[in-house]
Order: sequence, then C-alpha cells, then structure tokens
Amino acid sequence: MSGKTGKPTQKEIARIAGVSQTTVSLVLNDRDGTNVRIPEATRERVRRAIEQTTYVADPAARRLAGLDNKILGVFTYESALTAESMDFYGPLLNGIERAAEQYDCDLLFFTSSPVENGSRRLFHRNTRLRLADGCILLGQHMDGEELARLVSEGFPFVAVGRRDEAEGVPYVGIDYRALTRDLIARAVELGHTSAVYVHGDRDTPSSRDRLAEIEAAGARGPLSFRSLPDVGGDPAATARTIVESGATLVVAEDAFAAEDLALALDRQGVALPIEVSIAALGEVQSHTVKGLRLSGFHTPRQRIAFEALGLLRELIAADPERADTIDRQRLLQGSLEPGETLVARRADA
Amino acid sequence: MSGKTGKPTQKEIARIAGVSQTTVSLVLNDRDGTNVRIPEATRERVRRAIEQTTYVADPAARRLAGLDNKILGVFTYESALTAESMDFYGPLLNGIERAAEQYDCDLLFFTSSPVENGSRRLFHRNTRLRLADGCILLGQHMDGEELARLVSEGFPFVAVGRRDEAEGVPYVGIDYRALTRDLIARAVELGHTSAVYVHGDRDTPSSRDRLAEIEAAGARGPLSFRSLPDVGGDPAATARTIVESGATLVVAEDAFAAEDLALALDRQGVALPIEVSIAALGEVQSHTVKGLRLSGFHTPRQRIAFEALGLLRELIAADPERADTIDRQRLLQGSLEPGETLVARRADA
DNA sequence: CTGAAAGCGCTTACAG
DNA sequence: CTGAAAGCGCTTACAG
Repeated sequence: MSGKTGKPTQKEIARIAGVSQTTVSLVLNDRDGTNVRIPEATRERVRRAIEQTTYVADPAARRLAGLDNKILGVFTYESALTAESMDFYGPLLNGIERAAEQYDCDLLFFTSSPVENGSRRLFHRNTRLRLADGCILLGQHMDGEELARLVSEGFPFVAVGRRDEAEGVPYVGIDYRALTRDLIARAVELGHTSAVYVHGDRDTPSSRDRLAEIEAAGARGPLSFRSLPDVGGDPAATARTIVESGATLVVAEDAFAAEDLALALDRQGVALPIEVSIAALGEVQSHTVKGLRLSGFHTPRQRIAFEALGLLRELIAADPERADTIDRQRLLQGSLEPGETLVARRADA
Repeated sequence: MSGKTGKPTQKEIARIAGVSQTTVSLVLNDRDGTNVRIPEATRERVRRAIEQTTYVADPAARRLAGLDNKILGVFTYESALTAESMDFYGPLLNGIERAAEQYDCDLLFFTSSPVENGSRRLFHRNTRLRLADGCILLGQHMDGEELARLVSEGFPFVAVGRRDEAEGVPYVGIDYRALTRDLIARAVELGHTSAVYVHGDRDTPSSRDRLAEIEAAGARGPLSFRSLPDVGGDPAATARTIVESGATLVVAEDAFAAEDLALALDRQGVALPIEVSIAALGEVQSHTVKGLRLSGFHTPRQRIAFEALGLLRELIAADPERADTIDRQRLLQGSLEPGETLVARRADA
C-alpha cells in the first residue's frame, strides 16, 4: 500500500533540501527548544522542498512514534445515522462535529464493530479503538464489562448520559432527577393529586433516575403516583387502565410514548388536556398532542456534546499524576418546557 | 502516549506464550501459506495468551507495516451533521454508515480540516487523509486542484455526484440529464409550450447538466424555456417576472427553491397549479406546495452511498496493472416523481 | 545548529 | 515449523 503509491517521505524532502531527515522532522513540528535551533534559512529550504512535492506526514507513523493523533473515536452502541435514530443522535452528532472542528480533531466512527444481539461490541479482534486518542460512547445500553475494561486500561473515554454500569465511568449527562422533581412540583402547583407514570422496561441509569424520583414523590405526597410498565407496548390497554385509575395526570417516560398514549386516550373519549394532563420526562422539542406543545423537558444536547468532548480532551491531556483532580462525572441542567398539555386540574375532577 | 498506558504488545504475548513475536503476528493474521505452517497447539497457546491480556493490534503499526486499515475517510466540503445539511446529507450518510458496517470498515470524518472561505481544505499541514485506505468526497463545490492532486497521487477516492473539475475523477452520481429530459417530456405531453427555468448561480457539474438539458429542449421545441437566474434570491421579483412572461410552467433547480417560488407566486394571486405548474429538478421527498406533492425527482441516495463505497473498495483493492479496467465514473438512474404540481396546461392559457 | 541512531508495534521475506 | 532481522515513516534523546 504505502510503497506502491509513491508518496513522498521525509527522507526525500531531506534529500531535496540537502539536510538530514531529522531536520525535516524538526522543522515540520516547529521544534525550537533549548537543544534545537534551526536558522530561518534552513527552515525555508525545507519548506520549499515540501511545497515542491505533495508531502504530508504519515499519521500512522506519527502515532507510532508517540504523538497524539487528534483523532477522537465515536462509538455508538446502536446505529447512529439511520433516519430513526437521527431524532435522538442528530443534535448530539451535530454538536460533536462542531466541537471536533473547533478542537481541530478528526472523528473516527467505529462502524465496523460487530453487532451481537442488537448492540455493537467495542472490543473485538481488530478494533481500531486505539487509533483514536480517546473515545466518545453513545447509546442507551452500554456493556458494563466493556466500560470496566476501558476504565481499568486507562483508555480516555467519556460516555454520553449518566452511567453506573461500572465504577468510575466518566460521563456527561442530563440531570433527569432535578428535571423530574421540577415537573412534579409544577403538577402539584396545578392541583393534581393522582397521576400515572407510564414507562418502558429500559434498565438504564437515567431511566432508573426518573423512576426513583417518581417513587419518592409518590411516597412523599401530595401527588400520588401509580407506576405502570407499558408492557408489550399496547397503548390502548394502558389507556384503559389510566381511565379506570381516575388519574388526572399521565407522565410518560419520553415524548414518543406520550404521543402514543395521548392518541389512545383520545380514542377512548378522554378530553386532553382538560380532563387528563399529559407530560413527558424527556426532550419534547417539536412534539405535540392535538396541536398542543407537549409539556416536558428541554435537554441541551449540543452542550452535552461540547462538554463531553471537552472532558475527553482533558482526560487525554491529563498528566497521570493529577488526573484524579478532574471532575469526570458531570450532569448538566436541562430546563422545564411548560408546554400546553400539563394544565390545572379541573375543579370537579 | 503509547508507553504511558501500559497496553500489551505482541512481544508480551510472545513471552507469555513462549513463542517468538513473529509467531504471534502469524497466528493473529491467520497466515498459513507455503512457508508457514503453525500447528494448532501453538496457535492455541498464543490465543490463550491473548485472552489473558487485553491485547489488540495497534492499527497505526499495522498501517505502517503496509496493511490496509479498513478505514474509509469521509470528507465533506461543507459541515455534514448540522440540522440543515442533514436534509441533504442524511440519507447519504445513513447509506455510508450501513455500507461501512457491511464492509467491516470504520469511518474517519475529517472534521479538523481548516475552513477557508466557507469550504474545507482536504490538504493541509496535518491532514490525516492518509490514515484512511481511501476517501469518500461529499459536497456541492469541490476544489479542482485538490481533485487533480488526489488523482495524480493515485490515492483511492470517490466523489459523490458527477465531477468534471478535474480529469479522471472517480464518482458516483445521479443522471440528472436523463431525469431532466424525462420531466421535460412529461411537461410537453401535458401541453405546456412556455416555461421558465429558475436556477441559482451554482457552478457545479450537475447544475450545468440540468441547464444544458433545459437549453437543448428550449432550442428543440415545442417547449420554449426562458432561463432565469434567481439573482439575489428575491422570490417576489422572480415571481413577478414569471407572471409577466406568461409561462404556464415554472421549473426550479431544487425543491427548496420551488417551495419559495410557489409561495411568492401564490402571494401574487397566481392559482397554483391550475394556472401555473411547478416542478423541481431535484429530490422532492416530503416537499409540498399548498399541500400538494411537489413534482420532481427521486434520487436514490442510499444506493449512491453503497455504490460509492463499493467503487472505493474496488479502487483500494485494485491491482495497479488492471486498475484501468474499473469503470470509475458511474451515473445511477433516478426516477421521476409525477407529483401533483405539474398538471395539464389549461385550455385557455 | 545538525545528524546518526534508537525505538514506536507491526508484517513479511528469509534462513534455519 | 519457527525465529532473527529488516523495514514501514516518523519523533526524540543524544552526540557532536
């Protein structure tokens, strides 16, 4: 490969410029320390030689020789660029691309990782993980063992979203607990006393966070919560249960579930949102229910991306000695979207 | 970097397994030719040693030693992952990711390339281009010099979209000329005799292709075309000119322009599409005019992606001897979307 | 101020 | 069947 395509090397540049290959390297990297001092004349000759050719340093060689490559890995446990997943990953990827640009880094997407029962594996025979200086991890479900291995090997990485599948995993996520508390407080203000929480069976940290806050609020009062796993994804059945429960507020785990539920409730003749309010514990951007803006959260995903890349760079650059001083688990504050589907409880309800 | 993180090497594996480093490499790469024949017992010992550690081959070293890396570069002359550009790049990137998965390749996005007056530069001081086995090029405007340089250096690459900025550029694109002819034929069938072609001042091959077909059709008759550069992007002014021209058909270069024009024509009291038909010479997926499906093209962008990666892999694998036999300039056929905005010319018009 | 030399981790002829 | 050695293109002490 390398030989076939006659691409120029430092050796040739050196020959043309009449200097040693070392000097070419020195000029190229602007080395100018105590021991090296190359006169402008020499530098200039080297530069001219480079311009004559099409020389660019071979990144593989640079990497092998111990330099950072300014390549950040992006690993997604699920396919990142499909039409469906773009809704979720899109703003994140956008932010990552922007941040990478700003940090002058390239992005290596590990699309080759073999998929095993629905999720990619990070470690495999030919993983190119190590070609990157560090790696961003995206996905709902992450493999605890892989996370632990990354941590123990000291490979710089940052997960997007709070993680507790393994000890000491660096992450940047959204503070869903705080957001959930805020939403509940608002529901209480609006007079609700009986609610249903409809959630999937996702066993992710942020999923558990939301559930924990819901349960804490239910125990604390005055808003009682009935927790309803949306088994089998049958919104109609779930809607019936909700109606029977007499709740005046439905909280869904995410905006898509909220929309599905709203549709099902509507079909059962429930007047939304006057009779029953509905809200989602997730990003509600551009989600609506009967033309009304869905109540829920705004999650600053672009900011997450920047923060994650920032943290990753800190970890990469970190002097092992004081790497411990870095705050490697960060939760960003989202904001409540009041929306139009969480309204005051009717006096007669 | 490499030394700090104590990641295992073949040397250590060799020590553990009690063999030479060469043997480890041989086992790892399943070499089993005429000169090498490693008994299963030895192989097994090596494999066990590998499993004890967290060894993975260093891709930089492999690359330097002359192997393919299974890394394909993706270079976009404009930002690829922004919300706006996703409309255009989304299906393309989706296809590229899928194809890369299938081909067992990773994707390196050159996000670090410096932006000079609105467009990225492929060649620069620290370009990591060469880390990839080859590269996919995306974007409206490509730099002719860069293309020429890629060609002359023999670096494997494939542009998305027809290119003629430089000689011998491999590409996979859409046959816009054929599509444009089809659309014109349909307009003729529908009785139109006077049309206006509104186009930007983009100087890209596919832009010129469309214009060329329009002009040829105009010269040929029976549909006469007035070509109208949408200077300054003032749809209202353009709409006035169209009305004055008495044309019964407006053809816009792309769907967005068509939508803008339709709006402007509507404001001037033109009844679309009865009085004036409108169509776009581009992908019209999910574009509408007054609730009507816009007439235009469907461009198989996911197929383009697959085709482009396929061609790229051919070029990478190509034996230099018979590389010439590869068809490196491919146009895919799109399909006409009849839509609802290109209708029969009114009898009294 | 500049060059010869070692080394990064791997692959692949080439000898045994 | 297996190992010692050269080499991929670079960086960086280390000597001059």
